[in-house]
Amino acid sequence: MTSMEARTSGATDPAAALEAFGAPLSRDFYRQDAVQLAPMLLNCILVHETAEGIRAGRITETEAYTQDEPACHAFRGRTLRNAVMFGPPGHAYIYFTYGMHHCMNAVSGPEGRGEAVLIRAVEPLVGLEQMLRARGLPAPAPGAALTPAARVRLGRALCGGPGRLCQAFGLDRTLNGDDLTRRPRLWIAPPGVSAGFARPESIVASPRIGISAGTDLLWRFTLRDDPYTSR
DNA sequence: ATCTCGATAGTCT
DNA sequence: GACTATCGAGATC
Repeated sequence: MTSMEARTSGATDPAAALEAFGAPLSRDFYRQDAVQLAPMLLNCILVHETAEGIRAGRITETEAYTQDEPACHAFRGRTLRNAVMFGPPGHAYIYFTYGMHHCMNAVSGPEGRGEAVLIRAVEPLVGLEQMLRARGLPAPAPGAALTPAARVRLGRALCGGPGRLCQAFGLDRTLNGDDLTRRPRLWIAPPGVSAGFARPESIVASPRIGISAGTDLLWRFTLRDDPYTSR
């Protein structure tokens, strides 16, 4: 199986899926500022390894949050909830909100600074069956050919939004603080060879979603012409 | 396509 | 007691 096949077939064979991905991104990679890191994470691969199997997706939408501005949980200083944001970079900051949803961030910047990158959407690549079950969505009719448009609709229904992708990937507070630079369980691989890191001309910057302050900052990052966004 | 609204519980004032 | 880095359903255009 080629790396492309492993990434697009939705195969649940863990060994084949993992072989397709590079080693986890390094601690140094995460140490850069959130606003620089956020676009660098586009096209990278979010991976969750559990006993049930592998779930993976290509990151398509991110947002930067830093302690300098009030939309960030770290703005008012360190608390029990936001503590991992102030810890070393390269860890997962996963919090619970609206009484029913989780959001997943990658902690960035030097230790002691409260900042992180919110992962808002991915294109699901591996473990689609598990994701469907986790999201409580019906599986597409067996044997039905999945048109490109239908594939995108499915991908967005599964992982188009921070709450959706956490539910699809099975991410909750028990994974808060998990080291993203080590396997298992939750980690991020560099982009696949065909995609590569997003080139500057393909990156779109826009205001962050769902906040009331800091809407003047263009700290939401998506890929030009990529349909796998949250809205 | 775009809108409004309600759900629901943890966090902080 | 107010607010929330959201989502889905239902109404309306």
